[in-house]
Amino acid sequence: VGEGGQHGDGAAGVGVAGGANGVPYVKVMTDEQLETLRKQIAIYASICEQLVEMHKTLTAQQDLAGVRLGNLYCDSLVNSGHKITARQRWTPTPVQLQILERIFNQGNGTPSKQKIKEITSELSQHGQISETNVYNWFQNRRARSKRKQQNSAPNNAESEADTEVESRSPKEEKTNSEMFQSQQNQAPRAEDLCFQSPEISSELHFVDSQTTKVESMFPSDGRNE
Amino acid sequence: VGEGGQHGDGAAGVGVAGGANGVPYVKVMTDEQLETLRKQIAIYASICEQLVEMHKTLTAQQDLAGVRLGNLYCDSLVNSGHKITARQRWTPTPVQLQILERIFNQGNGTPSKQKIKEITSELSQHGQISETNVYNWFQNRRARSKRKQQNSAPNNAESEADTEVESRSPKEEKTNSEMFQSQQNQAPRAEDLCFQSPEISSELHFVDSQTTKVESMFPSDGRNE
DNA sequence: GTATTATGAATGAACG
DNA sequence: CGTTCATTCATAATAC
Repeated sequence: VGEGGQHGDGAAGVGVAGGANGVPYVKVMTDEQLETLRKQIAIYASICEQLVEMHKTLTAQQDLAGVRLGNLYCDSLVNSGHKITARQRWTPTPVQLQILERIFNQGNGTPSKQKIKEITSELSQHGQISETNVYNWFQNRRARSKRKQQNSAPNNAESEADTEVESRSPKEEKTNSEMFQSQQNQAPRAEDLCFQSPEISSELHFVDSQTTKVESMFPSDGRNE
Repeated sequence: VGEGGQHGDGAAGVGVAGGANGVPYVKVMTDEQLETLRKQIAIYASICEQLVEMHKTLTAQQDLAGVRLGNLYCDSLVNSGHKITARQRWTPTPVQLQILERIFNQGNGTPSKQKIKEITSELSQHGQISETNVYNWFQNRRARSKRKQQNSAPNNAESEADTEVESRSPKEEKTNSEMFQSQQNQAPRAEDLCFQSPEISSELHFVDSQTTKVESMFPSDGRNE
């Protein structure tokens, strides 16, 4: 568990996730298993999406009798599905962040795997973490620094406060804006499923009540109010 | 379909899934969350089934003038059904991914140049792809698996939570995720869901059975060969 | 509550 | 083949 997966839970701190709320939920799957499940769902979402699209195409051409897809409303049974997909990605604690920054500034040449292990061990003393987290952190950190350099160097590196303003990638001419990349729904996301069919409405209603209260059973809210 | 309600295990089914081996896996969700996930999958299966039925009904009514649902743009809409933001990086469609996974698990992982060509040809039916893409994919896939193996095999003893006391052989990373995926490629194959094959229902049923007894496919013992 | 930003994670491609 | 880079995606954090 860990590497290939993500947000390596490390099996530690079982109850820490929701502990603040007094809801230390237990773990019934490994992160890998969870991810796999998630992927399965994504595949089904994709399939459903395709089916829906084709149906719409069909119904658009001729108002076929019997089945009408016209009144599709995006209530979406999986509207709250994102809760299911809720993956608590690792968030470094301030202490961990400081240590990471320090190491990064030290000999940030190549965080070899051995180094990663050491760092992970050290950071484990300050909170939940896994080697994958450390590895990713360094990768991201490096990439970000590099990007900043490229962003300010080629054009004008002066008063231009290019915090994250996309100017121009020196190698690609069609590179889009990076700030535009924020949310671009293109992947088969379950949330995008929008359709309604009388035949399946019963099924949907069945879960509707279930999914509606999913939120309440996921104490993943960071802030308590 | 659309059931998945027989999850009587409740919170008690925490570690029992792994059998009497002694809780070989960690837990990342509560039983309620797991149940909800199961239901989500069941719903998707149900929806797919319903849609397929509807589609068959439609196609049965008339031969459909312009829309031929044989095998054409089933996957295209997922991938290209979006922006002109032509991505320079190849992104496998779900269909392609499934095929690749299947081939990878088949054992044909041997990167034969000839094999690559064949695979590329097959995948070309489901979207733009090149031999390089296939080659890279297999390389990455292999490296990734190996990395996972390296990470999970040597050190399985975690600090606080249940430790890895499974009798699993550390030689192969045939963990749950792997076996999971091998099962995956049997079920949600978008390519098969092109609304002409009655087998789809059975395919979906597969999931149903799976979801109702998720615990049986989670045991880490699985099949490591 | 919604929109935006920051950043952890995933992955195709490239480097050695 | 193994490792690293670059890009993209998803989500926690945050601003509005």
